[in-house]
Amino acid sequence: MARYKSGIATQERILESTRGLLGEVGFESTTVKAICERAHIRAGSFYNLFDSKDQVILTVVREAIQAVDPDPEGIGSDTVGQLAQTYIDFILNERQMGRVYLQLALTAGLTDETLRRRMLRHHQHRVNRFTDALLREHPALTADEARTRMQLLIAGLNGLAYHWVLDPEFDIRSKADILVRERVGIA
Amino acid sequence: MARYKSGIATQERILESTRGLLGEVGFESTTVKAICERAHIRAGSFYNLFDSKDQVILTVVREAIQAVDPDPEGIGSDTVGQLAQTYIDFILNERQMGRVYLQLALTAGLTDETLRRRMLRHHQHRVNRFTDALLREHPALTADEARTRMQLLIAGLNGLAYHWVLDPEFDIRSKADILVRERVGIA
DNA sequence: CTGCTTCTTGAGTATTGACTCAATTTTATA
DNA sequence: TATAAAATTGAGTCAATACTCAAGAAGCAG
Repeated sequence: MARYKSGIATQERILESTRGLLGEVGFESTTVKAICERAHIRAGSFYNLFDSKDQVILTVVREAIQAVDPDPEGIGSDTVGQLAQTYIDFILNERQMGRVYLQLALTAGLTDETLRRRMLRHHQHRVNRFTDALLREHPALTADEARTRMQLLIAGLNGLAYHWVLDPEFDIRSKADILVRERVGIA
Repeated sequence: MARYKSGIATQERILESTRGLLGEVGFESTTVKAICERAHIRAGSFYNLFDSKDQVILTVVREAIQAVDPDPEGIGSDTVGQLAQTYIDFILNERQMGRVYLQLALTAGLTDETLRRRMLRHHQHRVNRFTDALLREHPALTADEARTRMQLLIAGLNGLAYHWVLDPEFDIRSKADILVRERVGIA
């Protein structure tokens, strides 16, 4: 769509605006007008580069999901601790995107069944990666036992992230470390 | 405001509509028009009974928070297991309200600082109740240790609820039991 | 520098949102 | 059953929404 330099730059400014707005004011208040004002462009430019508001939002949403699950094709040499660390880093460092990610299952999924399925697939894939990692560290575990443990770990991490969104003072990192140690056994 | 029987009935139908919509389609799509259609009334009746859309939504939101923390003045004779059970029952039996509750911290809190503070207070209160219950069961624990455990338990429960919203097949109850047993010690 | 593409703008449209109000009907009660 | 309060309606207002389009400005290859 964008071919000239300025077009590409504008596209990026629009995405950056959208990321910021979704994280700061939520889906409901992320309007085309707000996106354009933040990006210092008029609505016409927006629609020269994107087909619709939903398209931009979906682009950002995809980014958020990917950020939680980088290298989905990776052979998987990570440890459970590293996977958990990556998630907590994402939540702490990219707060806006973290909020978008957490909101997804609860809100976006309500009106858009496709998005709900995408989130569900992502979640199951995530459980699988954690489970594979745990089995690499503890080959003696049964697959079921490992899976249950990782479901509980991921639920715990999501719950901690949820808590942290409410209360930025909350020390999510040390709590996450406790969870990992419990679920993996002291490494 | 409402005095006659029919007014009270209408008020309840509006609240019921709002509860349903918030749970099924989320905050964004819960419009006055949708509420009125579902309640089989015109907008004028709505505004005869409520001052604004926000007022109804806030009413339902308060209900959702209260449902998770019934009897806030209670002397506190519950066990940790009972408190956890109450939450899981709420999530499973009142699915719509459960969704509203989970959405609150992530979405409503973004644009309304008052609501965010209310949720935060509620959350801290909840941690306190769980902690008190645990200390009653295990007086030997330090307050800090008990508190950390209960923060992790509540994070876990919220995470499980979050997972269940995505995937209704997920067996949240048995997983919650595991968490309680771990955090309390086998009762 | 020419000519074609892309970008940007500004002034729109159509729709939907929350909310209002005068007029009418319904309800409870004295 | 007369009456005042309350409930309901339907036809509105006004602002904000997503989105469009013709025309001019800017970018770039030959």
